[in-house]
Amino acid sequence: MPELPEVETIARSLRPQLVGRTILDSDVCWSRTIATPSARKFKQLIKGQKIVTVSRRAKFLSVQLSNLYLLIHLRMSGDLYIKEEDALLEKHDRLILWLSSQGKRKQHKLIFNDTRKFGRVWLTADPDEVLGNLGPEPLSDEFTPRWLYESLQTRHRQLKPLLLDQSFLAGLGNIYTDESLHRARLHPLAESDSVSEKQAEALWEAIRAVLNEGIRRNGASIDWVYRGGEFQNYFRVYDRDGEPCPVCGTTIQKLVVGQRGTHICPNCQVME
DNA sequence: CACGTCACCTGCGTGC
DNA sequence: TGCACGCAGGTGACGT
Repeated sequence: MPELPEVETIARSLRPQLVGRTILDSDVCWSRTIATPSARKFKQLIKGQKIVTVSRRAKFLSVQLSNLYLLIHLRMSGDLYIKEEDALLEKHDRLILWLSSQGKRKQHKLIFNDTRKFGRVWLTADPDEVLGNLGPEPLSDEFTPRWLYESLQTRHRQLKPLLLDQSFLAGLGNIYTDESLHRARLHPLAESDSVSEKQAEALWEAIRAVLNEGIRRNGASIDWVYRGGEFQNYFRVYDRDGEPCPVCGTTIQKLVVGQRGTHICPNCQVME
């Protein structure tokens, strides 16, 4: 479910509730959720760690602890929320972190719920071991029109799979890639080194605008997974095949690119 | 290096 | 109603 704006939304909502708390204990309900170390070691290491900061890198939630980092990737169906300590265990809860109480507030727990079990959690002293191969953050100053143009030129790849490649650019997923390409009027199958400087600039602008709008609307919520975001009501192409393009009225088409459902306006997004 | 395919999982909508 | 099938916001390991 989560791409950059969804993870950013989660990071922002969890931060004030987590920073300053101590992790008293943990329950690993599905052991493969813990990517590293072993579930046993994880339980042992995380106990007593204090939460220092909560941030996001690409689609990872990064929780800085006393002397370790807790990294969480929600993959397709993961979600994180805080409940009171006596809340009942839900069907797809995979990991529970018991939190110290703060002032008069009741004791709480952080729950990692993940229907499809693709999500993973890492506990490591060196976050670069997990995050080291990621490309730039699209909302950072590192990501410039110039960088994008030059990086597109030095590869020969189809635009959509390239934008989904987290080592190229970190944070876009299927929704925001389709929305960005439509906004930039670029075809998902266009070759990266065929993109002009002007088109690269349009793509840069589109990526930033689409991600910022996603964050402003608290992400997108679709299917049975609901997190309260609104961006799903503003998709221009994603999941809108058969409906009119908001720009020109042409019927949106769905195709498959690199095994991923891909939505385009065949009038706005033409291959040169 | 770039691309295709499969694997990892569960649940939902569709059509027969 | 039951059931098979296709599909889903992601990524990694393969093989060509």
